[in-house]
Amino acid sequence: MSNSTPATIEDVARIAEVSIATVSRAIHTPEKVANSTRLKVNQAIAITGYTTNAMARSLRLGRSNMILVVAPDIGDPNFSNILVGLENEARAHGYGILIGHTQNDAQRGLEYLKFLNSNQAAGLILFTGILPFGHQTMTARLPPSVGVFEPVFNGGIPYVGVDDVEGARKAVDLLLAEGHRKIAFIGDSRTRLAYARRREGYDAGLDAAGVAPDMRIVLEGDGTLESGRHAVEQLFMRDTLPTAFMCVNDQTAIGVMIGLNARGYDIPKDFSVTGFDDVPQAVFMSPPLTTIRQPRTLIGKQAMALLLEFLSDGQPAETEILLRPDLVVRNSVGAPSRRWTKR
Amino acid sequence: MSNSTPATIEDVARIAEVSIATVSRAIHTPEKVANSTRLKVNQAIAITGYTTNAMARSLRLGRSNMILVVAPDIGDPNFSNILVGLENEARAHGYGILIGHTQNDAQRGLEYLKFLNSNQAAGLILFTGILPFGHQTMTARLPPSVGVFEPVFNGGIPYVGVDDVEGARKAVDLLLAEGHRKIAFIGDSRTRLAYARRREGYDAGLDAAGVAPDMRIVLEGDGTLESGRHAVEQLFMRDTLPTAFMCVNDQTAIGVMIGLNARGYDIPKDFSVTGFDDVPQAVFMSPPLTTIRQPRTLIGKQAMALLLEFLSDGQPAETEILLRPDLVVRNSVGAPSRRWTKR
DNA sequence: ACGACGTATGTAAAGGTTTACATCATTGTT
DNA sequence: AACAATGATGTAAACCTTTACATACGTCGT
Repeated sequence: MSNSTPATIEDVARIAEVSIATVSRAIHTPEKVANSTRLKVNQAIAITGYTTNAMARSLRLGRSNMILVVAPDIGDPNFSNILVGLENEARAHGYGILIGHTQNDAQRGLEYLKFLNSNQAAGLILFTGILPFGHQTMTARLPPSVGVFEPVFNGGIPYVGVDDVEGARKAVDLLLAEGHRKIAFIGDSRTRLAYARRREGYDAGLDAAGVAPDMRIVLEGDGTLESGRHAVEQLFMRDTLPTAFMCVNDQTAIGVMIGLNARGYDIPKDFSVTGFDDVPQAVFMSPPLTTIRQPRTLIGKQAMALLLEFLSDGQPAETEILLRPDLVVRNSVGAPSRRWTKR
Repeated sequence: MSNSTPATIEDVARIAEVSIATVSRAIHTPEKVANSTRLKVNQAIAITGYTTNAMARSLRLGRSNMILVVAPDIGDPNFSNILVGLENEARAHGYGILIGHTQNDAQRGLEYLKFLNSNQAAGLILFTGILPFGHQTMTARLPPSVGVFEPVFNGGIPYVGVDDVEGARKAVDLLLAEGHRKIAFIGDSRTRLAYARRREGYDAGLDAAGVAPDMRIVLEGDGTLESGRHAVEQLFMRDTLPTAFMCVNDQTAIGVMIGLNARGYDIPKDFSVTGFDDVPQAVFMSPPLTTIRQPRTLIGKQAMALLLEFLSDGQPAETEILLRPDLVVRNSVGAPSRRWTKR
């Protein structure tokens, strides 16, 4: 029973007194085998503790039961929750997930490409807007893939994410409703396409409210905490102060809050701040950050479901799945301070 | 070149005008093949874009190049940083990592056991103190395994983590040095063995300072934010107030801070608080939490290194690797408040 | 009573690799 | 000059499955 070498299909066949073909059928297409033999086979399986050797199976079938998940940074707080959704869905369908992080290094990406080429992964989930495999990517050979968060640049790859422009719109609308008119946007148009879309939402909201955009208060960052802090400094130095900071993501918003605190200002009395993502830290800020929530676990689940469909049908069922982002109101937004509006 | 089916070793052999055996040798044991032929083979590989089919290789070799990492919760903030260390080290040695989370559900654990039995993973990294495979675990058949954070209950499995008693000792010593004598311990003796060790450090520190332990202020929690909050309520209700709260982990400490804030107290003026782990949120608390840092990425790296050695040598090089935990002083600790010490 | 058909099972090939063993050529030793 | 030893390469088996095809048997219709 607890043999040194694991039982093979042949051991089962011998004990059940049938051929190995019958054993295989009893497992995968039970309706094709007589009840009596199926019973014998099942008993033999129980006795031997047989599990099919996934390697042999994948070799024969020409496809594995692994999905490769590639993200730029595993440590990203956004990442882990998505992963939960991905993993649950995969496991429920008998797939395992293989993870890799590129740290935006094409060399690294290339190493993961090997997993694909060597048939170890049947599908690919991408967290980056651009294919992480450098120039020599032979897109033709990529297995069924699904992007998460944002469209994948190289085209043809379906993706599931949140409706970024709608989310941004919700944030800007809240700010407008509170009476803000000078709303800074601390953005990042380079790193992620999703961020560009948030900018669209900002523009659209301002436009709909009839507020003229002021380019002096839309700043370019890189989505990091540090860039939020830096943006605050710039604004103070140039003396073009907004009454509210709409940030492209929570990291940036946290940076802004830290910068504002460092200068002795109170949020939301002196300035309002909004984020995007609802990272776990958002609720622990003081004041707790008002932001836009991404249904992360759900995104993961849907992305994996889409990929698995793709895998079995050979065709993606959808080319884009956009989930609804929710506004989560906490305490970082208030009415504009008189201090700045009176000019 | 960008053929529909990937190139096999046979394609390479044909182009290089050698046998497949020679190709295989040229790749894995280049010293056994003549320089001239090695060159031909390498050219052929370049032409075809050949990559070894990992399935076939694993099948033949009877072992895969995947390491299964099982954690109770992938979403745990502690987890992702460890993962970075694990992944880097694995990749550097040509291994991939396969992840699973059990959510403390034995049924789930069992599903991952299948990966092991079906030869898909050559080794196992465990984040839990108990084997997550329920009762029917045939320990005999487990592949080389390494625990992370704390010893694995079932014995025989080496582990790498932080010296928990030393870490706790650093926290309690800081508190004692500040003048605290009534130091509460909000613990958790059930979930993780590591937590029990932190308690040991607390006891030892008190003992070394000649402070008599007071069982009325050591409380049992479960390591969650909620349990920290609850502990505060209990202490206030029983009217057995400490001057400082030493918490078994940061989550608990955050709960304590929230509870104290809710009652209108100031940290560290009225009460001091310490945590353990240095989760990413710790620095964003107000005041920033004084805590004990775990070198997470390093732990991951070392754990994977240990496992890979184990894999190649057949024997674990060490049975336990304990890393040094660092005290990180921020602003949640001060001198004991007169308010409580004067009785 | 015989052929046609359906059902249950077995046989054997294929999937891509690694490696023990066999073969062959070349060099060195006596 | 004959032979041993060394080095390079080829042949073929093995790893474990899945499945197309072949076979055997029983049943049904006429």
